[in-house]
Amino acid sequence: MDSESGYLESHDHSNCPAEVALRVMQGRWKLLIIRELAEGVRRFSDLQRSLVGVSQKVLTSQLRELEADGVLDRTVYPEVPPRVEYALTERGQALLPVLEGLHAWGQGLQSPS
Amino acid sequence: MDSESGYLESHDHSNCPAEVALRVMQGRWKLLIIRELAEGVRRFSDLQRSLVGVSQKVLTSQLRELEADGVLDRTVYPEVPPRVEYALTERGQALLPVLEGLHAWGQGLQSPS
DNA sequence: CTGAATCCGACGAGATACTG
DNA sequence: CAGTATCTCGTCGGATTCAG
Repeated sequence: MDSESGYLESHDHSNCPAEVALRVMQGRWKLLIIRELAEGVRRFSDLQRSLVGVSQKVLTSQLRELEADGVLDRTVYPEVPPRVEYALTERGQALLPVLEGLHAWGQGLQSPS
Repeated sequence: MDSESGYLESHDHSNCPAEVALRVMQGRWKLLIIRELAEGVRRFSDLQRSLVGVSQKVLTSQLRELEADGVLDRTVYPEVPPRVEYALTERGQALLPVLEGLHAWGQGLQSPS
């Protein structure tokens, strides 16, 4: 298996894992969602309060997409009133170091004169 | 707790460096452009041949955006016929390890079952 | 409280034609 | 060869309304 320099090796256009990974995080609020969940479990209303300006529809859809991508877990407690909790999965936690890398690189973008 | 992890610390919604970094790479062809340039200098026509399906307009605009973001350099040789070469900048090279991280994480997405 | 359904505007990207 | 100029279309995010 040649899995050393994976990025440069796989010359498959539409399905490069790096592109897939990018798509997972693309979305106006996904990074913020992940950052919130990195600090612990959150309820839907918690997220909506933290992510100032997000609408329910968009928050819901981005949460569903992240769930489908295995980044977070959605737990429904059948109570009244309903309670739903979101938490990062193992895979979601594995994403955090990658985001640190992005963050570090992004900082270098602003500095120069 | 820890003040070393930059990503979790900066609670600025619209300007998180990680978001900025993501935006730089977002675009249907940008990752592929970077991958091509990672292997060496390329001319416009080289890129268009490698990135099967891209139109001139889109390729041009994505190249211009990457240039504006300091990822690549554009060198025009005033000849006839015209010749333009694109190459990664230092900053662009610094992006490669980050993409490796994305690539590695992205591979974990497909494996299940 | 959580979320579905609908309508809308903005933007990215493709197709095509034209130019120095 | 390496672009620019239009046009179109699909998708995404936002606002609002309704529902379990």
